[in-house]
Amino acid sequence: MTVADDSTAVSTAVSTADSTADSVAYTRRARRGHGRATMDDVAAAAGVTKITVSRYLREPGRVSPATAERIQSALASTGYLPNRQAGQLASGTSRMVAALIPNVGHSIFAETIQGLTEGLDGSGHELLLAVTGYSQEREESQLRALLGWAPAAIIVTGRHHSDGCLALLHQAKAAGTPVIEIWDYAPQHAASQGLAQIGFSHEAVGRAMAQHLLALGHRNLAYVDSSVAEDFRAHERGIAFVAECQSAGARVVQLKAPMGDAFDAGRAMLQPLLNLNVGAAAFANDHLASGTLLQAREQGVAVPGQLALLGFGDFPIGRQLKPALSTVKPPREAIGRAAAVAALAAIGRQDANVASEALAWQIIPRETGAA
Amino acid sequence: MTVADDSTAVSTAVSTADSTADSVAYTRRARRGHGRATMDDVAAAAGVTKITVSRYLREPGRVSPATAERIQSALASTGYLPNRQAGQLASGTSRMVAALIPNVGHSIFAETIQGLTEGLDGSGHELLLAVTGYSQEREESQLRALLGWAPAAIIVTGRHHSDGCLALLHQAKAAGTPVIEIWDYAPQHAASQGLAQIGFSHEAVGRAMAQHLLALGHRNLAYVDSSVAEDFRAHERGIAFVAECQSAGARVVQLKAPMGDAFDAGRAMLQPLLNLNVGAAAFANDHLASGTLLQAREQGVAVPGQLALLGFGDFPIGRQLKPALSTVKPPREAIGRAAAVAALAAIGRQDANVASEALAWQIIPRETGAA
DNA sequence: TTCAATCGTGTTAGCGGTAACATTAACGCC
DNA sequence: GGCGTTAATGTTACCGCTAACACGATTGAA
Repeated sequence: MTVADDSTAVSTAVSTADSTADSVAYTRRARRGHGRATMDDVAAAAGVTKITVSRYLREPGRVSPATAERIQSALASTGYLPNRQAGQLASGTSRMVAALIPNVGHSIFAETIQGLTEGLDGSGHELLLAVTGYSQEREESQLRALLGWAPAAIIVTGRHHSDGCLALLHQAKAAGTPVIEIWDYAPQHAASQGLAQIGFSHEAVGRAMAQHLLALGHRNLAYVDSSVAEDFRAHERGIAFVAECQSAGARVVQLKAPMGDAFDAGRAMLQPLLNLNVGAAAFANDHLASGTLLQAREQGVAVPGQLALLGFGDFPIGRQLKPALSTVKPPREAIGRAAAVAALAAIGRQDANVASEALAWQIIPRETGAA
Repeated sequence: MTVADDSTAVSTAVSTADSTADSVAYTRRARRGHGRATMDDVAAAAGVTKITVSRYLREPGRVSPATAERIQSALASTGYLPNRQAGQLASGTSRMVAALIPNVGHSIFAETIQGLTEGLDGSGHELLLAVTGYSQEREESQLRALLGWAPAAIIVTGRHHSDGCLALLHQAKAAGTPVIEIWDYAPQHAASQGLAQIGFSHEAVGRAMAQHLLALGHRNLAYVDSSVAEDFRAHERGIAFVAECQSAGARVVQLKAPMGDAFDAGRAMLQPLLNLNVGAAAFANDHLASGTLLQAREQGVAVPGQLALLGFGDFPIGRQLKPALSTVKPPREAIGRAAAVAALAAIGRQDANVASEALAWQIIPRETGAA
């Protein structure tokens, strides 16, 4: 079904003054540019030159009150909208923050984006968003494209990037653009390469998850990893989980969930876990854990009696299930907000250095963990 | 830890000739701009002028193979990244698509964003995202900010906007920028004002939801609306739902869920529904419906025997619950993808007309609807 | 052979702003 | 009254790129 939309053109008040006298002599070429009012139009309407308008817009206090008033009304009557490209080209600074996120369909990052937009709100900076689809290859090409906009700051997810991507990031940083890695915190780690990080240590979380289950008395443990190959953070939690279990002398296995819908993948993991005699399982995320929990209930497997579960992410659903899912609550939105704040603070400072920040997460023991 | 990146500055082959004689006379001012390689640097390295480089980048076929090769290697050796602001300022066209979305934390729109980014992928266009927080006021100010970037296309959510916002949208459209309203489809409706729409009719969905429940034999119906004041689409479905029930001679009430977590809000609605003797309830979204469903199970209320439920959104959780939630599946991601495709098709065409598209939704009868 | 068409590349003049410096008038101070 | 300051605004020269036009060298048809 196709409907042609009628064009209700709102003829936007042609700039009242001049625009005829000398433009007649203009022969060389056809007019370029869009039809919108420019700063020159505003200036003409206010009886000043454009630099004064430019000053008024950036630092209103720098022009005399009388001029300010005339510019003000000229702005209104012309419906002027500043051209950011021109301004940024001239000043060499952009008011755009580029963010590279693995996935937005997933609520975990959606809230981070929400935090980012809220943190940027009112700062005059816009968010330029690219979704990498958990692919380093795409990340690099997207980053390259975003850099063409000369963003004022760059926010990437995690500390694992392709070599080319890292080179670009360091180049940007060296050129004075703040670069922030979010959702991770491992400043000492080689992979971080000296970029600022705002997030938390997934290794610490993985260990804490193990400790939590161990403290509850479990001795037959498992980590159910995500099937997303480039979800490095989930893998890292798994590695730490396994290491911690082993160093505590407990039995531990690592499994990988199948691809596809996370709930279904979680459901599919129940049988393998039972077959392996696992008594307590930690998961890469709450959706996987919820799937296993739902399947367990339907098969009459006692949770946590026969199988204890610990998720990650604190997704809303976890609280609603019976028994309620024990999980880890990461600072989803706080990461976005903190990154925005840190980026804004660093923008404009001559050094592009941003301080790394470790944000707090917490284990939320609900009902599926108790031994 | 800071790793200084080796400045592979590829001392950009100082244009072999001159560049000394008169550049010495240059005294006037300090150098501006960032340190990055410009098109002139590439051109110098390739032994051509920058316009040839510009042509090569945009239409590689237009330069001779020999030149192409030299430019190619000059690009590589200089690490050139085009400056989009400059390019767009010069050409008057931007390669940025602006999207205004109510909320990204909510999976419903997150998938639309995913669709948008995927649809834009490879087109050379970037996504400029703003989140309105379901506020018309914010929408207008965000739109104003985004327009400063002279986006190549504008995508807004829904057909309800403030007057100022509508004026800006029409102004943009008149200036040749495609404008698309997504998640809605009511081209005849006054509020749409002749802008292209890509979505579906919420009125039709509301009616269909009522018909579905009526066909199952329910006569005591309710619509549980969202507490988000500016979720016009949920309200519209509710109005149509109520109207359809009334015209069928059934009893129907409209309720509004409390604010806060949607699951909890849904849980809180169970008692009011029971008190009102409602036999079948339709909800603004699946999270609300899931909340009611979970609460019903915990209180021993038979679903659908005593209370039938019909959600909206087809969120993953609905399939997992027992009984599985009947719902309406909207084209969440398809909307984003179709909007991207339509925008790209319209960009560059002289007329900014985009054809409206009605995308398919469907009722997914699962277990909570049966009478 | 000749002239138009085409190809490949260069020259010029901007796009719409801002930085740096210049200018003018009003002011303060000895 | 002369002179340095400051305030308010203007002038010039760009930012890095592309549109429009120019121009020489081929090419091809007449």
